[in-house]
Amino acid sequence: MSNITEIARRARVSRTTVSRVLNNHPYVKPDKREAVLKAMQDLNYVPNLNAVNLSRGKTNVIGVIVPTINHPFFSNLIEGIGRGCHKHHYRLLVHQSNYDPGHEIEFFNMLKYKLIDGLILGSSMLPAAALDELSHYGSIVSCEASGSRLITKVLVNHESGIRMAVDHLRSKGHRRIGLCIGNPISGIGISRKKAFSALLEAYGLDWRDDWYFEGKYSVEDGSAVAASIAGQSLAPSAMVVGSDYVAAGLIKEAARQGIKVPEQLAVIGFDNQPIAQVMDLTTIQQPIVQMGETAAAALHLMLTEAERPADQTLELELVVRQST
Amino acid sequence: MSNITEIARRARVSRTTVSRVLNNHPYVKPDKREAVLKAMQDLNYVPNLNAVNLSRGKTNVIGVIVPTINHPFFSNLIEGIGRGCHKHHYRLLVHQSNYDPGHEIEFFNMLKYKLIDGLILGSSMLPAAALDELSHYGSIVSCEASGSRLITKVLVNHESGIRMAVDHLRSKGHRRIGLCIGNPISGIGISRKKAFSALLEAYGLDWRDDWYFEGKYSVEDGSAVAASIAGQSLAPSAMVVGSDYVAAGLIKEAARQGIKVPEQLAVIGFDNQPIAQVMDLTTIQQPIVQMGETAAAALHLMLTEAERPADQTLELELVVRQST
DNA sequence: ATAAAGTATGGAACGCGTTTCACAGCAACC
DNA sequence: GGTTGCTGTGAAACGCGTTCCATACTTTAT
Repeated sequence: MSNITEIARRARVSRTTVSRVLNNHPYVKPDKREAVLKAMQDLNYVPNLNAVNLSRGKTNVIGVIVPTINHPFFSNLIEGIGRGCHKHHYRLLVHQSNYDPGHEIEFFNMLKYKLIDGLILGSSMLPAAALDELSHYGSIVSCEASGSRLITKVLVNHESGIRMAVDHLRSKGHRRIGLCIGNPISGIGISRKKAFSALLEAYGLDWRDDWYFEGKYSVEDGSAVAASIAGQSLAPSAMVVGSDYVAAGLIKEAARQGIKVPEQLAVIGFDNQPIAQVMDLTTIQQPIVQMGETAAAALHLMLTEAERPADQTLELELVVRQST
Repeated sequence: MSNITEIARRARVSRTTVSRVLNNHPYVKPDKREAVLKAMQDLNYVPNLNAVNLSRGKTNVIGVIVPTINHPFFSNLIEGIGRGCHKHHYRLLVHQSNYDPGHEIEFFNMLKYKLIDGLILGSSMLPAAALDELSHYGSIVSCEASGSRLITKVLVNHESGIRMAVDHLRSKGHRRIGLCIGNPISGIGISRKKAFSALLEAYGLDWRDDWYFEGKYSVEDGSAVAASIAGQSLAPSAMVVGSDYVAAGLIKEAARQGIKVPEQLAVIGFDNQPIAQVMDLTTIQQPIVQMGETAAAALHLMLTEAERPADQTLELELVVRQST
């Protein structure tokens, strides 16, 4: 495989000139430029990007950490990040952490090792202090709330989402409202729990601890929640569920148990995934793809302007269907 | 930022010895090894992986091309590939081609440029000849059928999937069976169409051209199909649908139109996604995650043993629910 | 005509770790 | 006692493009 030295020899110019042609620098006479291009053609030249990366000290690759790709929230997010990256000519290195901090740190090393120029966090288990520390090695954008003051955040307004859901249910007359979330110690989970508690208190709503469910991610998990509710002597009349999948499973199993939705149990989901549409699920639509794009754009800004853009919060939207 | 030269100076050894310590080569006396490790600690040394990559001529990164991440088939596939990669210590560069051949070729250059060691094709629009040509630049594994004889394939048996679906419907007495697929000119689409036609002929089933739909990917697309069927004077009594999402949309809209499923219209989907579960959809389960893992393992073999593993075909499974 | 400014090009250093080769020291083997 | 073979270490070349600096030739300005 040929390299610039060979090209230079063949075109009877210096390696510097070849490099200039390669990078479209001015100050190369047309005839020499021609000669270089011809030599590259003849020798079927392909530049070695590793050498370029080493030389330039950057790679045009940005990394993404998500717990799992195979969850609509994160695949939507990556879709958006991917679009944003492509627009700004970055490539995308994706890492599944499985919610394992060890895996996360392993990937953070890519930043230290200069294999990626920047990093977008889909969801992280690392404490704020660790993120602050790691942010010294490169630009980081987080898509979830985090105590870290050093990294830029692009978030959906979880408080507002929970408020929309609860307000909607209250407007329908509900006072016994349960909550079901995914990972309780991720940024999203923490935000949602906190927002929900605050509303419970502010509105003086009823509450029982067995109206709270956590670690629920899948349709099956939703079924389990329904089964549990069905067995309660005093059951909630409405559930706020952090994922459409879980909400769908909940509705499905509720139907099987003879619980009428929405008459006996109102259900509101999050994300407005396709599954919400077919299940006639009222849901809080989150602009996830847009969040990904925004995050990529923010990171691009940090990498090029070396300035830290302000945190951004994207707004949600209530989509009312038949489940409430 | 420190480099091995500084480490070497500080530990009073040669750069070679530092490299040996770094790579756990034998033949380094314990005291020197200690000294090097201490120097690395003191100077907060982080190796520059770009230099390593350049030097070694490989990157331990493998690329994946998919049309879009945000589709359950592909996010499942990437999930599996991600797991397989992690197991073998590869990192994963993901590229969304949007079914645009130009985008694909752009990414193939990563292989030429030596930025990735190998490539997994989720779905490609490139003709077999182009793939053959590109396969000279590095190892490629495809997850869909392709005319290319040079690249390794890890597939699900689409013929068998279509046959399962049709046989199941025939056993329920259906003779007017329609087909609905996604991209008709991708490998998957072609395989499915061909398999379906062959069965139509073999079984002597009825056929009308307006029982065939292509380019259907989403729940909305499924609704459109249902609407179209509702308007037909002679409608199919059963539909084989290449995606659970589309099938779910179809069922939903059919219900709205007063078409009874499965009595008036039986529907069978593909993938056994969560949405199939909540919609009580009979479906052909595809081992997509496993396919991803298998593809990653195959690529690993090609990269380490330099041998081309045999093509692999994974088997499908019929999951019977209420829609047939 | 001469200084100033721009155009054009090459040499050499740089970024940084890996690997080949040569060689020294030392133990085992016949 | 001499050969064989392993252990341990370093110098130097290598992989490859970018960039700083110096130099030389043209123009343009004065």
